[in-house]
Amino acid sequence: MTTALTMKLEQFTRFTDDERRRVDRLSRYPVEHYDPGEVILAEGQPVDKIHLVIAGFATRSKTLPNGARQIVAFMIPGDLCDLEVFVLEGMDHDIVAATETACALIPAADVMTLLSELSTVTLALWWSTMTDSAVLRSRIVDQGGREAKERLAHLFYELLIRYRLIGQAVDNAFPLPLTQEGLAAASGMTAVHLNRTLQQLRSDGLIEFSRGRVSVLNVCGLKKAARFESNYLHLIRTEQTTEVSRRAGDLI
Amino acid sequence: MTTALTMKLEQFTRFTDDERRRVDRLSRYPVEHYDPGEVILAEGQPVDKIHLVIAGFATRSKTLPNGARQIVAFMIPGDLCDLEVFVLEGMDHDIVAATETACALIPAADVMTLLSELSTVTLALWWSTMTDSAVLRSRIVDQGGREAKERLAHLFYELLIRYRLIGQAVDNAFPLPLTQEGLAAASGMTAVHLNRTLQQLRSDGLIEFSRGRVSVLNVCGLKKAARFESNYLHLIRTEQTTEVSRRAGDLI
DNA sequence: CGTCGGATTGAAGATACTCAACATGAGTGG
DNA sequence: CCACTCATGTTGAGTATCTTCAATCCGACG
Repeated sequence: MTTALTMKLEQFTRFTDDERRRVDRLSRYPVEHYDPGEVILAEGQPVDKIHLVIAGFATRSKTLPNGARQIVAFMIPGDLCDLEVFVLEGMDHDIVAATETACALIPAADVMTLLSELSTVTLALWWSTMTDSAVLRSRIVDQGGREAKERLAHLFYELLIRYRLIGQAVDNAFPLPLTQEGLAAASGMTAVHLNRTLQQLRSDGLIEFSRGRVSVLNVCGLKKAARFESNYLHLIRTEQTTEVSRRAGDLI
Repeated sequence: MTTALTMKLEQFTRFTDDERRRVDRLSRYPVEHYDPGEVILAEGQPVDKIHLVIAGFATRSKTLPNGARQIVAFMIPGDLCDLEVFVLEGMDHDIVAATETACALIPAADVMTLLSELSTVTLALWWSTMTDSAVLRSRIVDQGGREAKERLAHLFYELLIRYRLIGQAVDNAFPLPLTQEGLAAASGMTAVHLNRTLQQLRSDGLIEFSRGRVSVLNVCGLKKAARFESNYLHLIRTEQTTEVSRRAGDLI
């Protein structure tokens, strides 16, 4: 079966059978399981094995001197936690499991080998890091220039797209296993204010959010509320537009 | 003479003479000059030549549907504008010259050749993109979890370090050729509020800012006001710690 | 001297935060 | 099966931060 990582990377390029097999194989390395709240990688920790999320949901977060935590990004299946290991000394932030999470642990050397042998994969991984950066930029724009409701809507909409692209958004619903406190840490507001903002989105009939799952009730309305522009996700590549847009549906 | 790009990359690795020569040569490609306010690269624009900032100051910015602009990052000499060209179809944001700016235009193919021939350079460039991502994450933390004064102080402090590392921060002063409106767009607040925040930093005796230049009057105080933690810049590498820390001084 | 962009100030109002109380609901142990 | 606990979610009231709008000031420059 096709792994989430392969599905993600094939948005950028079409692999040969051999390439696909080798990328898929990355998900079959020894798997480590983490409980909710467990730290997968701690700030400052040097890493020798690459962590590939197989199942579950994790967050990249930084802890401020005053103890407050800010979630910087979400990690879902198919995401690599620590590609930076090749060049940086250690993590500059934490990666924490939000729900039961499984990671394949790939020796850095093996990734290195793969990269040096298959330049298509190298490019695809590069594409992946570049789009990650684009998502980060987009989040800066969100937090700098948009107000709470818009910001939250944007966050939901982006996750909806990401889940669809790995084939895991059935009926416009997807996992988001965070408490309201966690969501607040991700969207840069207090839990109280998040709660109120959430209620607005609910009463607008845009979403449902309970027990770690989001249901988007009005896709088009949510997109509008988010003032969403999809170009930053770099989803449309000429050759396989059809395949991607089929999965993304009417979202982008 | 050593170019800014080389100085920057040598924070990560020590080049051989040959490598240094080849990296330095990148700055000698045909140079394009841009006036203040001129768009170097527009959103949506496909790119075939890599833009390397030789002199001046430019901004990465996104324009929101409502017309508001949000500055996402600063580009100073030694920075590459559009490495993404290798993998992405086009820019997802604008790059705009803030002051007179000169960019060397390097054919993508030439960079490609360099990368394939000198793996040290590949790694160094990878390090550069990874630290750029780290800076983006840090900005998200800033805007999500810190208030105006802290945020602004952080921004100044980070620029001070970056300028020191390319040897262009004399007397703790450096160029920041933006109007208060521009600074506001960068720090995610209104011009009015930026003005007031700036006045606080001034009256605290931490900085001066006028006519596009920042002078840091109290480095230590600024660092404290910013609650600055340097690890995200990934400056300390074992082998040449001395050289980097000499340039960074007591900052990190 | 007049003009113009940028900087500064004031005042009113919106957005978001703090603190504190209370509600709910899923366990857990009696 | 109920009472208790604990984490999470919800609500209210008061406050702080930040925005908006509009007026004024300043300095560079023709």
